[in-house]
Amino acid sequence: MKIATFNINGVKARINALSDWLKEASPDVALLQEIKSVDEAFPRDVFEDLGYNVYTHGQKGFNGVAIFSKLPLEDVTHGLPGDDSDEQARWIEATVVGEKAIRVCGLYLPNGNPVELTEDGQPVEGGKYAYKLAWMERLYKRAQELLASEEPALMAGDYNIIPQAEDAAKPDGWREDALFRPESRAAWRKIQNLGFTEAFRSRNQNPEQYSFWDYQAGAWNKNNGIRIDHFLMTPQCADLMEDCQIDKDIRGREKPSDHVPVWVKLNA
DNA sequence: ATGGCCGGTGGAACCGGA
Repeated sequence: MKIATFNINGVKARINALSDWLKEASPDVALLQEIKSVDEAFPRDVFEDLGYNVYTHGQKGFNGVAIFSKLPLEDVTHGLPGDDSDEQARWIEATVVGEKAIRVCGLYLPNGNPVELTEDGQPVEGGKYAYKLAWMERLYKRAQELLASEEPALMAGDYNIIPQAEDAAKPDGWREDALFRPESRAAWRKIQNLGFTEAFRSRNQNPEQYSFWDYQAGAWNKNNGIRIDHFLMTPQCADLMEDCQIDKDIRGREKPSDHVPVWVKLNA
């Protein structure tokens, strides 16, 4: 079973690029972020015609996540538990039924910029950085539940987290950014250290492995990238992993997203 | 080049992204 994550940066603008990649890469499951579409306007027919069951959790203008699956899905839910007042569409999950059943969670973790801190270094309440860290605390709780289930499960998507300096071409430029600040990385490690396997780095320790290149300042041509799209897997899921790759070439195509797909292959 | 964007909204500039 091949499961991919891809921040598409707007489904309307990405119909051709997304369709071409789906045909070539042929993932069984695609977890998509930043669909930037309400559910009613999502061009589901295009992707159903490619053989996918389509589930969306959309929002007007921004955010929005989706699951495409060639295999049947069960128990599809959306919205990250822990804050009923949160109306941002950033979380969707489902059970994929292949040879084995896998619980897959697709997420679009808040960016968190601008970073606003009080004089004693606490995130300003109501600010975007506070929202990011609070969202990660909710993610921590959901992650604990997934582990407790002792089932194969994964959480994949745009985490907006640069885990280590080697995951950025120019780490010094990111020190004060919400993607790389100590509080963000600590929250990421706290989740991973519950017992999750980060799929990509468990198999590939090479430098210059990125999943995002800014549209600005020729970042792609200079390979000035960052790695912020990740898979975290429960032990039962990690045991099934056969491969994990970044589809870097997609960034050089016509009218690309600023992110590229990352995928895992599971024995499932 | 000491430079450099893109998508959505709404129907012009502005917001959000990372």
